[in-house]
This record gives sequence, structure tokens and C-alpha cells, in this order.
Amino acid sequence: MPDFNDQLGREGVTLADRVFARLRKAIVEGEIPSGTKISEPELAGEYGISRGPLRDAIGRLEACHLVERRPNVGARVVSLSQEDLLELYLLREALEGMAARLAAQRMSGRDVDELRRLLRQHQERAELQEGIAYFQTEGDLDFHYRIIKASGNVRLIRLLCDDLYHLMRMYRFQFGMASSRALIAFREHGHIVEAIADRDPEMAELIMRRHIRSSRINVELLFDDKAPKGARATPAIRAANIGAAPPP
Amino acid sequence: MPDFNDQLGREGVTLADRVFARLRKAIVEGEIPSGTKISEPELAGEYGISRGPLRDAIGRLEACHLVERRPNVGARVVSLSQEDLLELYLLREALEGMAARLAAQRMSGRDVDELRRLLRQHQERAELQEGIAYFQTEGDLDFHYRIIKASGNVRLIRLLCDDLYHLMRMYRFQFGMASSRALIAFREHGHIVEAIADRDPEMAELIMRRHIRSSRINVELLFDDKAPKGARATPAIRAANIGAAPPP
DNA sequence: TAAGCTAATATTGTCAACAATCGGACGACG
DNA sequence: CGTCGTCCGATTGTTGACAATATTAGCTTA
Repeated sequence: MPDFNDQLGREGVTLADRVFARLRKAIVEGEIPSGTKISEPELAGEYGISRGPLRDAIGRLEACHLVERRPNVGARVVSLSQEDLLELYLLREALEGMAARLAAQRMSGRDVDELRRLLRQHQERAELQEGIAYFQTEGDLDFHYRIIKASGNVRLIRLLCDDLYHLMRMYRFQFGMASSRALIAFREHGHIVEAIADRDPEMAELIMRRHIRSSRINVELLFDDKAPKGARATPAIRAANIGAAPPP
Repeated sequence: MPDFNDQLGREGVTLADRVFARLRKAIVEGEIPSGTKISEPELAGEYGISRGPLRDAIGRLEACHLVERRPNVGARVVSLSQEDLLELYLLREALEGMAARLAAQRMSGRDVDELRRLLRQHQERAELQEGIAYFQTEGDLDFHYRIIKASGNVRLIRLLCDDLYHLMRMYRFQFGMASSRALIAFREHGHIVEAIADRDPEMAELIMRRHIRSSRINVELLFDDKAPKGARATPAIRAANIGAAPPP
């Protein structure tokens, strides 16, 4: 299980660090719903700190694109949208494809074995739970997480692990996308590992990109099913519209 | 000429916004050298503001990875390294490849014409100045900037235009990489536009990736030349290697 | 009655002072 | 003579109060 909070190895020492981690967790896991207005005095009182560090934390949340801020107005938790999720998948396709390519070039034999072991673990769990829980338990994210780390590109790692993956987790919490693709996804993971073990960067990138693209298409179909017409309201969308500006 | 400061359309209204823009410019253009320690009281006095908004601005600089901060110690302007630049190129290869793909899918005919006109402008300037200044005048960045915007993927746009491109500009200011590749790069730009005009996403992505990869290899060779260990490659040899895709 | 303006209120942005922490210098000890 | 411990100065982190701005409620007027 990846530790998404090890921003700097140790957990934050400063107040702003800690409240940032707490807020991020609360937002990602849906404890603070999408579209909620962030009241500085209220939160400051709740966390028992002053507004200074809190503003700092909110600033970092804004940098992660978890809240949106308008000058002299305030910050709101981002509203998740289908379009944004699809855009996110395109980013992942490009970036993680590159990560897989680099991993195939630079990963050590030991780490490949480690990766194989991880997959075996997943297989056991997946068989036990008949596949449905592969995504829910974040085994999927775990696998991707390791590939990214194995790329050795610190900039790529920071970008994906510090920013984008929290967003992915947020989407999963809100849309709860356990899917019929779980078993297929698991097999695709196996193919990726094989390509990496073969030291075939082209192939590793190709499969990884297809893998993520398939996920995106799956989500696309899911949306189309749930929303035959424009006016559908998933829970997240409904929550997002609370207090939000009326659409133009 | 791309406007790298239109973070939110209008220029910042709040103090932190303005000082952030000023600081970013100063850092990118080398006015504040790499590795410099950022003294909060000093800068606050210099800009005539309090430490509050200044800390906010520094926080945003940290989010852009233009400064690095250690708790209870302070912030320093990032030190540019060859490895980091090469990593940056890999990111660009992945992301701008995707941008070119999307642009080929979604760009309007009018915008393609606009892009052609831009290239003609570049050609005139390039012919006048015999190619050397194509990179220096940021015509290159300008072209890439437009492709990215044309992708229509707001997340991709924000990532590349708000963060990575300031870093690229910083590297150009510091390493001054005007190169013999200017004319070749210009021709490659032409090929990219053709692929987009043909509505050939695969091809557009392929060429864009090769284009950026060639730039990376060029920089790599440049570094190797300057490094004392290897034999110096003549410009002819360097030119011969330009654009050659690595064998499969 | 509805639209527009004004004033009150609450929230955000900014400031200056206080507390906590780090880096370096000096001196003591092995 | 080198190394460790301690102290001091300076810088950062934090706090509460002040000023500026946006939102909202109420009032006036067509």
C-alpha cells in the first residue's frame, strides 16, 4: 500500500504541513464534500490554529488543484467533473507511458522480482474477493505507484505521486469506480511487468498506454450509460453544485 | 510571443500575486541567481511589503519548483542541473506528444491556418538572422505554446504553461542554448503542422516526440562536449546525429 | 411589485509583534 | 590538536489585530 503522505520522508514538522496533510486527506476522502466553501475562521477554530498557517495550507492545496481560489472571495473544494476526469486519464496515459518506458530501461532485476511478487499478492486477494475489490483496495494505484517510482525520473515521480494521484484517489472515493474491468486490468498489469522484465521499453510504454486508455474508455461508457442526456446528477455532481455559481 | 504571466487572465490583484509574478520573472531571467538564499526580511524590505504576502508568494514559487524550501531554514532558488534538464525533456516529450495528438483531433481549420502564418513569420525572421536566433527569441517556445493551447485539455495546458515552461525559460536564460539545431527544428515544426492539418493524431504525436527527443539528445551531446572526459565532437558530427531516432 | 441603490456584515488580505528553531562561534575537555 | 557541548544571534513559524473587499439584507423608488 503506497504511502501518499510521505511528502518529504518524515511527516510535516510545521503546523502548516500537518494541517495541509489533514485537509488533503479530508478532501480526498470526501469528508469535506466537493464544492464546499472553505471558511478560514471556521477551519482555524476547528483545528485550533491561527489563520496564518491555515492560509499556507490552503495555498498548497490550491497548488495541488484540490481547491480553487478567487481573490477576495475565498477557496472552494474543486468540483469534480467527467470532463476533468477524462482529461486526467489522458495525462496519465502520456506520463505513465513514459514511466513504464523508463522503468523498462532502468529497473533493477531485484525490483522486477519485487514487482512480480506484488502481482502475486494481488492475485490472491483478487481471487478471494472475485475481482471486484481490485480497484477499491487501491491495489491498482499501488501497482502504478511502483512503476512510477521505478522510472527514476524525480520530476515525473513528484508530479504523479504528489499531485495527480491524490486527485485520482479523490475521484475513486466520490465516483466509487469499482468496475468489471478489474480482472482485465490485473492481466494487463501482468503484461506490463513482462515487457519490463524483457527490457522492452517500447512495448512497456505501449501496453501501459493502452491499459490506461482502456480505463478511460470504460469510464466514458460508464458515464454515457448513467447519463443518456445532459441532465444527470451523480452524487458527486450534486454535491458539487451546492453553493456553486449557477451555470451560465 | 506568448504571455507567460496571464495566470488568471488579468494580472494579479493581490499583493502576493504581484510579488509572485515579479519574483518568478526575476528568478527565471537570472536576476536572482540559482542557489541564492531567499531572505524574507530582506526581500520584504526591498519590495516594500510585509512578510505575510511574501511568504505566500514564496510558497507559490515552491509549488512551481522554482525555489526549494526546508522547514525552519529557508528557501533557496533551485539549482539547475543537467540531469534535471534531461528529465524535463522526457516530461515534455510525453506531454507535448499528447498535446500534438489532441491538437490534431480538435484544432479548428482557422487555428491551423493561424499556426501556418506563425511559421511563416518565423521563417522570415529565421532567414534574416540565419537561424541562430530561432531559439533565442523564444520563437520555439511560442510554437510549442500554441500547440499546447490547441490541445484543449485544460489540465495539460495548466501543467505545461504555468509550471514547466517557466523552468524551460529559466534553463534557456542560464545555459543560453542557441544551437545549430535551429533550422532543423524549424523544419520539424513544419512537419508537425502538416500532420495536424492532415488530422493525423498518431503522426502528429510521433513527430512531436521525435522533435523534443532530438532536442534532448542535442543537449546531451552538448553537455558531453563540455565535459572534459570525452573527445569533443565537431559541429559536423553533432549535426549528423541530430534528428536520428535511436535504433530500436 | 420589482428593480436598483445603500448600508451593514462577514470574510479575506495585510501588517507588525511574539515564540520556536536552526546555524555558527566560542570555549572546554579528551 | 581535534572534537564535542553550549551559547548567542538571526531567521523562520505563528499569532492576533487592522484594513480592504465582496456579499447580503433592507430600503427607496419607478
